[in-house]
Amino acid sequence: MVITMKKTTFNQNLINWFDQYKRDLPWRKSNNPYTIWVSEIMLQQTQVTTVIDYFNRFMTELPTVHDLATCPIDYLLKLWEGLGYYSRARNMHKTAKIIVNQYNGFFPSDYETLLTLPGIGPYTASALMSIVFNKPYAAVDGNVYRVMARFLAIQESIKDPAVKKQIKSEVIARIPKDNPADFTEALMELGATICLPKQTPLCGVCPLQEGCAAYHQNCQDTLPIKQIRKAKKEENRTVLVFVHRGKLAIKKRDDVLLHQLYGFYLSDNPLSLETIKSLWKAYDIKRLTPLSKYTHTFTHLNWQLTSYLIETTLPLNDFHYVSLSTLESNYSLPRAFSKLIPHIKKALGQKLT
DNA sequence: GATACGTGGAC
DNA sequence: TGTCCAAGTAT
Repeated sequence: MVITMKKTTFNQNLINWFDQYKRDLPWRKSNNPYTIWVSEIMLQQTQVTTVIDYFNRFMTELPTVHDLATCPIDYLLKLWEGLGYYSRARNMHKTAKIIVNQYNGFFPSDYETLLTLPGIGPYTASALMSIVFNKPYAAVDGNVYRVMARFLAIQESIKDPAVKKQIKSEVIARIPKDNPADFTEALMELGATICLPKQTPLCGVCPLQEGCAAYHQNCQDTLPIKQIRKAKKEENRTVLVFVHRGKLAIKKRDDVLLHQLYGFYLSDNPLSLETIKSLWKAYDIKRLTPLSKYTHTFTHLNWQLTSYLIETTLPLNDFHYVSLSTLESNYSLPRAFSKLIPHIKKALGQKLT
């Protein structure tokens, strides 16, 4: 038996469900391009629950594209601290400047121009076209790949370019001309709240159940098909927190990874205690305290970190010395380093300025 | 077309 | 605890 659901039934059921059950999210109070753009960038590869507080703070501090374009990059990265994928923030800064300087502060309303902006790819350009400008563009994100792979019972990997193309065209074929905006949000909302990844999807309350091929074949738990991930690269490194007159030595990172964020001294290879003592002998090490061994996991690699606190008589040349409170309030410190702060407080106690 | 790019939630 | 996952983009 072949299961079919009319395309008009698909989008009517979907949008009716969305009208009734959509979550009350802060960016849904507005439909201006800046608000939607900020939310879309923050939501890339990031869960809604994580984004909400960042989004609210961001919109309070930088309410317009002009505020973003003119804010210092360090301040922007501080607002982004802990969200990850920091190139998103750096690209937003570039795009805000382009919009203010080249487009009179107005977002372009055509897909091709949106695509030229830093940090805006096919998904985000389509999301803006449909959600903001109500045009029939298919914003295909991870949710949509999963929903459509199940609805159509696609047994090939969703990483396959041919499958991606198929899903996109199946979505386009279902966009209602009168309401692309709600359709786009509804399809993603269904993936986020009903057609769940990993856990068994909530087929009993799904508005698309009667037309869902995976449901009728009872293969919803095995779809979508994904390929196995490669093992992460392992890196052993040493973190040294240099202290001088109660202040901590930090440096703005030049590396691509965690670029332009601040960090403590980080070696490329593990350092022995003997090596440490000899390399920084000239600064007169008064005290060397083991802080902790810890792991920091990125998407593509693992850092196995060994950390020490080093109090010196003389300050290191290449570093910027700040108090812990200044560090926490004014500098963007990624989690790989901020995990150490409780250990630093414990080791230094009253010596902190 | 693979790979790099962060982090925290959930099971 | 380890593993997968989350509204992707750039190169």
